[in-house]
Amino acid sequence: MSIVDAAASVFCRESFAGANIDMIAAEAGVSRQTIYNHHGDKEKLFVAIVRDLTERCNAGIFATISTFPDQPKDLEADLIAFAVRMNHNCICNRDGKFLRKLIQTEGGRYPELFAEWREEGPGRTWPAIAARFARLAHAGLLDIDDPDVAARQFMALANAELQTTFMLGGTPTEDEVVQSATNGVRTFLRAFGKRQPVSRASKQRALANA
Amino acid sequence: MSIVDAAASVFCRESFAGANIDMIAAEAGVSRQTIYNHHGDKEKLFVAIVRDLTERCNAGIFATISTFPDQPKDLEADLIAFAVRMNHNCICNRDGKFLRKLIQTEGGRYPELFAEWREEGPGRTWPAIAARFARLAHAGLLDIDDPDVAARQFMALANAELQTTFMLGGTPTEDEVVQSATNGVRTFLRAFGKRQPVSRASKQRALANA
DNA sequence: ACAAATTTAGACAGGCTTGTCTAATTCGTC
DNA sequence: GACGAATTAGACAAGCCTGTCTAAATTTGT
Repeated sequence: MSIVDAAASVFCRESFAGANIDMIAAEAGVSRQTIYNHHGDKEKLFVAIVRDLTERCNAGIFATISTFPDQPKDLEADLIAFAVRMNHNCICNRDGKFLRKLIQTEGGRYPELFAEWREEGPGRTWPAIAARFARLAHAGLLDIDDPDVAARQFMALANAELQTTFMLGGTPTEDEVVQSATNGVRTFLRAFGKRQPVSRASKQRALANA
Repeated sequence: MSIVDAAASVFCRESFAGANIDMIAAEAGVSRQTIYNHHGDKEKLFVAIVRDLTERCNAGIFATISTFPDQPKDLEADLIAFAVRMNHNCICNRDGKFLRKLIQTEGGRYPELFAEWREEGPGRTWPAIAARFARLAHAGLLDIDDPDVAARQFMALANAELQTTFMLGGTPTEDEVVQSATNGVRTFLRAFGKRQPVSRASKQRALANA
């Protein structure tokens, strides 16, 4: 394991103050001195790790956004699959878990570093997701007023049932991810799905049933 | 400030490993020895704080749940107000912020302690909220299949726009809380609101417009 | 006002961590 | 095989923190 990977792992497990260089060296399989040679000191190492994780996570998020179903065959199934991909590639994978933990744990201690993350990360990914939903709405497949709001609500719904697990730093099972995404997307479509344009025939039926 | 309050504040700001007893003593306005007299050692102090926060947060959550609009006059407005109260009294207040931070930061180090929290906290509060939504559904005001899912989605939607702020440990402004709750509840009601029982007259109008 | 209990400041040993240094070893490359 | 660069183990000083101890000061109850 590389120094950066080992450091990410140890900083996440022990927090910045609780981590020590010897643990990282042992986990990376190098000597303590090598770490000082490469990264200067503990704080510089920490910053390097956050930058590295931010970059890799962003790459993963954009890659996954590019698989958004712009021409869905089955809107519900395609959005569920997209939500599950987001989970796997961006939230539950190693980098995602580590970056989230570091932000939560050390966010207060490095305001400018994490402000940078906020701009490069959420500041660029949310609009990208919103743009995809806006496109679906424009194509007449969804009924959305504010695509930014819809994007945030989509992700919130898709992960609604995983919150407690995330809080404790756990990883949900595949089943839990799919379940949460399915329930979330169904609710999302109940709210934003286009009512099927009502045919004359179905209107006749509705009247007859009244 | 009491020892427990000061300790909660310092442990949250510095993490368990980064906190030291002198900081806590200074912030509490007592001598270091007094802390050792009362709480034994650093770890016992930490456990005492988590127990204390868990208890107080649970009390706050149940108190707020008891203000759930069982007989709403204006369903949308009443649910928005409820969501805002949840935010104020349980999530954004001092205890809520502190407990959340400690769970996220130290959850991995005290599995049994936080398992206890999970049972007493989410394990009891989610069903309580779900029961309220089930009651609204039973009264014919909402169209809900699974009240447990609906309860989690309700809270997820109400806080959908505050996630990034929470991640970094920040506190959203009053406006942001109301905005997120409003958007969240509107979406929730688009998904689960009862379509108004269609009167004969409005059916006539619908047919005429076709 | 007095006695008991609590709190305080400060010193202290022991342990751990950071970051540096050195001398020996290994590695990559020619 | 030989040479320069990188890596290693280990020792090391300096600093910090925990948890204990003591003797003085303060508070409390009566």
